[in-house]
Amino acid sequence: MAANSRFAVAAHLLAALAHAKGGEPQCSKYLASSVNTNPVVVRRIMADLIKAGLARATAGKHGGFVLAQPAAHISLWDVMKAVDGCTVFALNPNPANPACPVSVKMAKALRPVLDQVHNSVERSLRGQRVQDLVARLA
Amino acid sequence: MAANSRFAVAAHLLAALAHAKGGEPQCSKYLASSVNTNPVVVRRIMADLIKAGLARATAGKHGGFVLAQPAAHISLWDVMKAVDGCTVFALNPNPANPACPVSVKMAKALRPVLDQVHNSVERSLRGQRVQDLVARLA
DNA sequence: GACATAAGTAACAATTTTGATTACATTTAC
DNA sequence: GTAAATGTAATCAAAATTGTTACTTATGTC
Repeated sequence: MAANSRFAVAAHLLAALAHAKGGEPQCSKYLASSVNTNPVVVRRIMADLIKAGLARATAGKHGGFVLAQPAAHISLWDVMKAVDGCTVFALNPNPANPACPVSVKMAKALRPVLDQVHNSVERSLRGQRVQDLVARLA
Repeated sequence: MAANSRFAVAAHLLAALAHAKGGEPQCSKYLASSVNTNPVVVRRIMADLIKAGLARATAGKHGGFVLAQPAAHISLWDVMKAVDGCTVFALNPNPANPACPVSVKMAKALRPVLDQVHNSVERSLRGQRVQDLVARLA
């Protein structure tokens, strides 16, 4: 195991924003209670979503987070890219053994595998939007 | 980030076995040098592959690991299932907040997303075999 | 049968990642 | 000016992963 929940949390946060009445800004304290974690953790993930242009923040009283795009425009692939650097699998982090012919060629041989998985995930997530998620909250 | 390299290492190991001249057993010491890790780590991953019926081990002198099936029959999805429990993404591990209507419904709303990604990855990896990997080592 | 070599596995240590928390500067509405 | 909010650095704690040692069991060779 090692499966990442950052993506699920980010999707949760955006869905919560989309679900908010009148698109009112939601503060990190409320969002943290919804995800059951600490407000700082929420702000960190929101920072990634903001960098990616999916959300906006306003500081100060009555501030908080809002979507930067309509929920129907934000695909879950956008979310994935924003928070996970889009790496599903990784190559072996250890350096290749130069004395082993299999070892030196392995990274290159595996590349197409990782790329194909990457493309699959992208195609799948591009077809799913934050809006769809919100619809299932009803 | 958090991406798992267990899958890549397992694929490496099986490809190394398939690549071995005459299908001779390969010992964990050699395999470890190819992956650049410790023999025990190799044996642990091999244990998963053996449980899944993808490889076999023989103890004793001249022992080691061999494929239990032709490389052309072993899909990378088989490998993934064997070593990673097939979880690509995970839900938020924290319990839902019962006071928050969004929180309580989120796991159910996300389920189809995770399932679809799972299916995508499965379809993609089923089409790739250990044999294909070996071919790219040439 | 003795010996050398290899897997299986438990126990433990070291390292890396992740998540949570505290603290404080900055921003903004009232 | 004050209260409430984000942004972010620093620190801490917990968990997961990886590496290592050590020992038991199995097996081929002499």
